[in-house]
Amino acid sequence: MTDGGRGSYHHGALRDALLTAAREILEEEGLEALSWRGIARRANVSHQAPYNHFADKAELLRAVADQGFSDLNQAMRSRIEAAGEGGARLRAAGVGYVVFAAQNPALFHLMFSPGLGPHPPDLSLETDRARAYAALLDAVKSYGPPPADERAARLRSLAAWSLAHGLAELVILDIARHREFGFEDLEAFAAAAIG
Amino acid sequence: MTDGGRGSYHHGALRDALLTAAREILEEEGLEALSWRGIARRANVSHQAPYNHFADKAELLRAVADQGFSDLNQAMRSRIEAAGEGGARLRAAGVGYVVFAAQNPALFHLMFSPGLGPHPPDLSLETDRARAYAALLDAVKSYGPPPADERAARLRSLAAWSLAHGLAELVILDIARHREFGFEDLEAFAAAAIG
DNA sequence: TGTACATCAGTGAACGCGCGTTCACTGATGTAC
DNA sequence: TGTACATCAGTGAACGCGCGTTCACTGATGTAC
Repeated sequence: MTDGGRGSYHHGALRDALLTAAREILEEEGLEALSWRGIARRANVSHQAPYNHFADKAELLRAVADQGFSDLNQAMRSRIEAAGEGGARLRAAGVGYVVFAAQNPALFHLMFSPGLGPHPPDLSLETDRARAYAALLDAVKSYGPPPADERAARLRSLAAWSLAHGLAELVILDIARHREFGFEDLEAFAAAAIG
Repeated sequence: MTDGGRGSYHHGALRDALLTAAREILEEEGLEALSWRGIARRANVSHQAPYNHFADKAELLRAVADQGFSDLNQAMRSRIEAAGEGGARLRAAGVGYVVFAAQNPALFHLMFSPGLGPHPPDLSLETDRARAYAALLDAVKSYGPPPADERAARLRSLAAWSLAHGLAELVILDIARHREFGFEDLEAFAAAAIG
């Protein structure tokens, strides 16, 4: 590890810098504008340099998506912990999901792009996804009457995920506008819609 | 209007042929592969010809999305009519939404692409969207206890839309797999998850 | 403590490709007289 | 019924662009002796 690369030939932390650059581009210009060359350009590096860290574009994008799932998971977990018991936990998980999506719309779309990884999904990507899903699932467990059987429990979790995911999409697309529903902020709106 | 264009210099129905070609490409190769030149190629026409019918790529894609919303609306309406009363109508609307998405995944993604039209959305596009939304809304009205007020009613509709939309996305992405839940077909699965 | 050398992490030029769009043009069609 | 002519709906060549990737190369770093 070097001094961090200030002026040195070797960057020292190019991998992280590339991921950061990618997320900046996503935030500022959207998913369509996210190109290999553009990422390298923003990281102040030749467009060949990233090949020392990623085999190809798909691998780079997968790493960005991974980071996104990790962040989404964290956003939900922290909200769930801050919530009380029962239904509040489930609502907190859903609100965390929706707020994360609203704050990172292009990243969210990248995370759920078809064909990012191989289908059925690559295991490492699946793992991060699974963690985020597990956060929702945990919250569902502590809510409502005990389900009749295993399948009913899984269906209820899926419905909860679907509701959060759909609301997230509709918010990102500016179809669901919280002000039009008389809500000052997105959080209260999401909580009301989910509740 | 000509004979339909068989061999003639003038195609006669190029606009429709382009929309059809676009939907074929969406179905076979996905949204990413949908290009102006590719559409013209598939319609057996020079890549300049479409300019007689569409000002630019965005306008063409908007027309394809329009058609999609019209079809989605129709798919939901016919299912709602075939359903009985009360909750069955709402479930039918949701199932129609999810099945349409599963059968037209790339078209569905195009329809809900950010930046397809201007944001806030173009009015003609909004109209078709609004019609599809209205189908869901009608079904929601006939279900459950009467809402406390106007806002509660709108929130309930939004929740229904979110649930259907989210499930549609998770099905398209192959995250929600009906066989893994022990369902033979997608319809019963969607009905169970929504119900 | 020096030095030889393998490895790591960059550079810069070049590749072929498909894209959306523009231009100048032409054959087919419909209409006014 | 013919004909002149505007308009419509195509063709084909060319534009500049950014893309992902490959190639040959080089400066910096770490390590064995």
